[in-house]
Amino acid sequence: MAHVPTEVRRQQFIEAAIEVIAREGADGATTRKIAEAAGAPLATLHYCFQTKENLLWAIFEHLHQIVQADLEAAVPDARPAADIAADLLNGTMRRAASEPAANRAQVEIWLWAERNDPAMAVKQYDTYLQAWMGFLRAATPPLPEERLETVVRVIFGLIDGLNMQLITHGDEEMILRETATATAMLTAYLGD
Amino acid sequence: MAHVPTEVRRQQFIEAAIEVIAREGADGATTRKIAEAAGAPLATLHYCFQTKENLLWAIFEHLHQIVQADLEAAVPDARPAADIAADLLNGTMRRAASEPAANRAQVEIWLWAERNDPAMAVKQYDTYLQAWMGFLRAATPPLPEERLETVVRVIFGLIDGLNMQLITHGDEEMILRETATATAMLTAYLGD
Amino acid sequence: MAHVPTEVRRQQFIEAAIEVIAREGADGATTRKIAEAAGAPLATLHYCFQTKENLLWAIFEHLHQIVQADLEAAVPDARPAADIAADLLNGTMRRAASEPAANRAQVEIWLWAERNDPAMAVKQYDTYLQAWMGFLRAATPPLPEERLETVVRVIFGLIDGLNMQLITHGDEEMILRETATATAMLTAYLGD
Amino acid sequence: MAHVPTEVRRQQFIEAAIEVIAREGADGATTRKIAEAAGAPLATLHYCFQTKENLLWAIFEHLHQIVQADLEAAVPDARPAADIAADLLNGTMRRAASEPAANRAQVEIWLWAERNDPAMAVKQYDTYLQAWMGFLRAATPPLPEERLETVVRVIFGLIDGLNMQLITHGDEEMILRETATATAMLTAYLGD
DNA sequence: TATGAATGAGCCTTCATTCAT
DNA sequence: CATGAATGAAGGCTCATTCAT
Repeated sequence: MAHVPTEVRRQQFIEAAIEVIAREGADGATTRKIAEAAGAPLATLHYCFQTKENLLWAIFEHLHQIVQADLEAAVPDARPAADIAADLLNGTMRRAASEPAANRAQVEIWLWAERNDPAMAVKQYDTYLQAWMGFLRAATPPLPEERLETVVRVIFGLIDGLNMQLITHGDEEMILRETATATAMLTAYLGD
Repeated sequence: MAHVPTEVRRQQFIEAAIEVIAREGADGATTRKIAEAAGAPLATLHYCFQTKENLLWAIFEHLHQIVQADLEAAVPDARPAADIAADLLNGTMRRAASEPAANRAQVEIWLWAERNDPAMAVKQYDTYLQAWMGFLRAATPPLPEERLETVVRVIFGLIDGLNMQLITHGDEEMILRETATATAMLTAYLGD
Repeated sequence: MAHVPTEVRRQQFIEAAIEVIAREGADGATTRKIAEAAGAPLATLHYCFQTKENLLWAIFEHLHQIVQADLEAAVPDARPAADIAADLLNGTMRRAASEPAANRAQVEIWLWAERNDPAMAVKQYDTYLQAWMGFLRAATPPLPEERLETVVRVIFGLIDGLNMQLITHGDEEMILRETATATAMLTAYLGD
Repeated sequence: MAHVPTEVRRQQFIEAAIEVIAREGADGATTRKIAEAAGAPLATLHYCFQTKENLLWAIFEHLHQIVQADLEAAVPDARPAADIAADLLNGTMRRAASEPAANRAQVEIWLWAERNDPAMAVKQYDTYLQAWMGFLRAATPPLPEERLETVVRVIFGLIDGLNMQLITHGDEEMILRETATATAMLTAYLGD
């Protein structure tokens, strides 16, 4: 079979795994199903990741990096906090709505991670938290530092909650409508 | 063994299963582990529920009924929408924070149900939706009918999101603080 | 399938396993082969022993008990040490020669045990040692206490060595001839 | 990588394999573990030996040659049979005690060989047998020809048995003490 | 020649479920 | 009714070996 660098193979497996996990959950996603979805023999999957656990953490990391990359592309600038928050919320939800499999897998993996290594889950959560707090800190007029964390946490809550609904209904249009409502709420709260 | 009515047995299994599911997820909760947690022979579990799927749906139903009972106890009355919403949100989150296992199992079962019979999940979701819309409809001054659904959906989103954070951090105090922030947001949005 | 108490099933598996191990070694004796030799489904083997390791230790124990039972049946009495030693050596080798599978499995299991839990192997070895020392202690005229252990150890060495040859040649007649030579040697050494 | 002549490579693998086999048995010694112990890529092992079986036979041969070389260095001379036998026994056990890994691997490989090609095992056994019989034939006064074989076989038994104890206890001092006892036994038997 | 990449076969184990008493 | 015993199906993983470069 075509000789492919292991790193590339790994990406193929990760992609395939995300689809399977979205469909069957983290536990239901057997290595055999994932290998089949990737069009590769089972043994190749284990050649690349050794264990299923490794693969799942790699996916965890992968999904993390996608978000991370997006955030790094954004440039924090001096606007009202409400606008910044609205942008972040809308951007995130639009992406989620456009990639339902990744979105669903994200939640499944999250729960799996939380079950298998809670500390790791918290650590990653905090990475996001710090990043978003950084964005809001650039707001003009500035938000009082002591409110920053709670505000971000509630925005995260909003995102997670909207995600759960997206998972349940899979209705892109509806979710965007609710995102708008959530945005209005945020604006009402943060802004004048 | 002391004769125990089947219905009681079932409740014991359900209770035990909730704990195991909170710890191991819906797929990771094997019938053996559940039976052991219930202090009953494995065969008895199948004698009561026939299949694992039946048991899981029974739990789904059970958790549903708890919330349902709570709602039915409440009396919709003529107060500002913001107050009603705040009460519902706070009550729900307080209960969630006080029963972490049930809360966690709820999410796991939800995802499981969504995977195995999406229509059923949607149907139950809509039951909640209608109930909460009913509460808000009693508000004075009334909320325009066409905003009702979206508002409730966003509140649900808030709840789900806060729940996810409760699962991740398990920090009761923090979650109540964020619930307060979310409440403030709701109030700001629904008007003073 | 016929309902059989687990303890009986276990014995059947042990018996079957001994044959397979004699043929294929402890590592080469797969649970599938053993189950097949026992005429039982693979899952039943694991129902009875959980793990292959458990099964192997059970065999270890089983073979130990056979010898142990034999020894307990024997009655130490006041004869010359040379006679006692000769009897023990001959009895052991005769049994070994008459049950080649058990004999071979014994060696394989021994090496396996030694690899997986050396302390356990040593402990069992010492049980034998003490038992045989007890027999020789009854000799008349008595052997000096300080020679007892070494003599028994060398007899054990003789047995192990003859066993290895039995394994290699599988020639019962020859081994009995050599056992006679070994006996003569023992007699020459322990006294006239 | 520095170019290394294939013959040297092979020796490195053999050496590494002996260590791994001593630790894990012949079946437990996977080609991966051996390659790792040799500090070489897995594929290189198969490049040198094609199959694991080839490697094991090469080890079998290697261990054989070490003993063979030792024997050839010795010069049979006209001494009492008891002295010659004592020298052979002591020399062999001293070497065994000083190289526990090789000694242990020897036994493992022997059983493996015996399982995979009994005829080959017997053939090698007979090589040793003839060599040692040759030594004893030089004794003065001569041992009757018809006793030669059995005597050597019993000495071999003694060696194998002491080896097994060396494997179990790994106690060099004790084994040399028992070797002395065995020697005394031989001497008593072969006569002064 | 040397070696990362790839893999079919098979291993131990576990699962939900059913059977037999 | 209740439950030890039993099991087909499947799961994660490893192994010796081969391929492709």
